[in-house]
Amino acid sequence: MNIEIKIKNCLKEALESIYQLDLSNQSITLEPTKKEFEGTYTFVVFPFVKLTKQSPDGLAQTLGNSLVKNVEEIISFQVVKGFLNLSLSNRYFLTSLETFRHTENFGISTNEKVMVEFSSPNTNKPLHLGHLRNNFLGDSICRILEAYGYSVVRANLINDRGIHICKSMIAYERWGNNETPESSGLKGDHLVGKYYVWFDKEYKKEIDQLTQNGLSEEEAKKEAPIFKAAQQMLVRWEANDPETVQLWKKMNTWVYQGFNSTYKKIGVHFDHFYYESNTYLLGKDIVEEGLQTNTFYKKEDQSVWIDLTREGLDHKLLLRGDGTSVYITQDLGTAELKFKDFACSKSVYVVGNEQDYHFQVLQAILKKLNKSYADGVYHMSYGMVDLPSGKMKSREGTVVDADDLVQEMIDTAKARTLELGKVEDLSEEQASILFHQLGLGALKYYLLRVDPKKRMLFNPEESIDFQGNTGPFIQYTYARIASIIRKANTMGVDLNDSISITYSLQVEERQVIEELLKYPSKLAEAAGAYAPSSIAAYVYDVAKSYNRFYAECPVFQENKESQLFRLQLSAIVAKTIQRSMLLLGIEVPNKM
RNA sequence: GGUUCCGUAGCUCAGUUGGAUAGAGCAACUGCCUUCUAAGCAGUAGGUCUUUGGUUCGAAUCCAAACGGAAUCACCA
Repeated sequence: MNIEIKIKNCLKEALESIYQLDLSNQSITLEPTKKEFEGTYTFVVFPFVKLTKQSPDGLAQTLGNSLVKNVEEIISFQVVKGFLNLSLSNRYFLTSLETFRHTENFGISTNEKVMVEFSSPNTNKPLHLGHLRNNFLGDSICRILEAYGYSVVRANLINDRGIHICKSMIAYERWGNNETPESSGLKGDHLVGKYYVWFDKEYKKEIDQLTQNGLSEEEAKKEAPIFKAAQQMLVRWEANDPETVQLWKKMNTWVYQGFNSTYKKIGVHFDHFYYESNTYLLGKDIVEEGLQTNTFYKKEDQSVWIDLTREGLDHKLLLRGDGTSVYITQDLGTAELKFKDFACSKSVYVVGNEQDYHFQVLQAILKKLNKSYADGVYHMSYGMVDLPSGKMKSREGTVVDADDLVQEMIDTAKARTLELGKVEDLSEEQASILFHQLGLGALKYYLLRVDPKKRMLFNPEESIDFQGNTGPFIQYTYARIASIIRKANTMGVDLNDSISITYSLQVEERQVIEELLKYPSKLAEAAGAYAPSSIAAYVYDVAKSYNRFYAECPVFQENKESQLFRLQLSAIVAKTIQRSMLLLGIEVPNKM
């Protein structure tokens, strides 16, 4: 049985039998003991002081005595100002560690399927820093859910149609001069993005011109010739005009080549792609369904709406008067399609928090329609990545490009490694793998350690750190252990021996074990809260506690029992670091 | 204006259902490489947890109000 539950049960029993209390409805909580005090678990007695009519310290004493008597794992307790701090035995830590070492699956057993939709790029421009946060979060949450026991479908809904796509197409048609990725040497997505920016530049010029001629800014935005040309192109695209479709296909192909190379570089992959060009007409049958059950209503102009005022939301348009669909219509259709395709019990959408309202509406509508999958819809809402200058805007070119940033990180990793003179015995290929691992590790960790919900600031002037609470710090800890293990192997030490349960632990050793044993609950927490950040915080703590141990406790030494234990402990730490970093999509090197 | 989210050290961030003296990293300063990798370890300094009220044994955390910031409230996606 779980030790925490055991202690809680025992506390409850003691309180009930000694003081004749009825605590059946009350839950006992146990907390980790603060670092400055001795002990592993702390029980706060204040809530029971009134009930038992005891003094805080007296109550703590009584309970402590009872625990020591009844729970064999507890060897002693200390009472500090009404806090009952419990110390556990060496034997407990060592047997738990042995169990931990042999456990492979820390999740739950379930056959539930989860779909995670993430990335979902527009095909008119390259990925930027904001997309990286999305991709890393999505990838990490997939890994966490898989480790926890779900089977996961990674989906990418590609935004490959709409007026914004036509903007790049118009600009290319006018000024492209048949430029191709090959002829320009540009990555496909960057080439297309160049024309997207070009469009906007011309568009702005036209707006300026028109406003000087006396039009209001709003009128000018609608009347600008180049904008009208884009609109007309969208109409031609929807009418399947061969020339337009051909251009669209050509440019999309370029973009996908670019995206694929970026995905490969950042180590992200997908099981299934949805394309908006295939799904944008979906959802109309759901509208029909809603009308028939009177969940939706029709206005005089034939537009279809739903009343969500009771849900605390507003009335929402679902179908225009002319019968064409809007964003929410498509999303309703796509939700249905996803469920038909994969029958997942949960459907996670990794989408920015600017769409919070949209997803509230989506879920509310699905619930009103009594869709079985409505409750499983979860919007994993994350904050924007802001620059010191404010929000990133692709159109204005004020973005941190994903490919550039990744390359910059790899270059920094290389420079840093050379500076430290650590590549002598690496082959060129090993070195380049290492720089990639370190650069990407620093970047992923940087973006994932922050609570997803919060918006975060990225300052391009200050490079991302490689010291302190960073990916490379944790990777370094792993590499150090790998080096120790290599030495042990050459000495012929067998690390698979069972751990001695009579070994007497030093403080640093015990603290490392305490950290390790938190892994299962941290995994559960991260899976439940969709929070890679809690894994990042956890693995940092593990690395820190190990580094403290590393500084204080020499591994190779005279005392063979101690040497073997420290080697075993190191190996388990390495495995846990590797496992945890993998949950973040970060690889760990054997040397650095 | 309505709704939602946010406000913690100079900077970037932790802080689980209310608990002890509010924690890390960066930047600054001081020690520690002839023994397993110093991308490390140990330490110093840095705080009115935006403000004010309330709830209680106890509040960064819960409630209310104010101030500041962001997003959203489109027949855009």
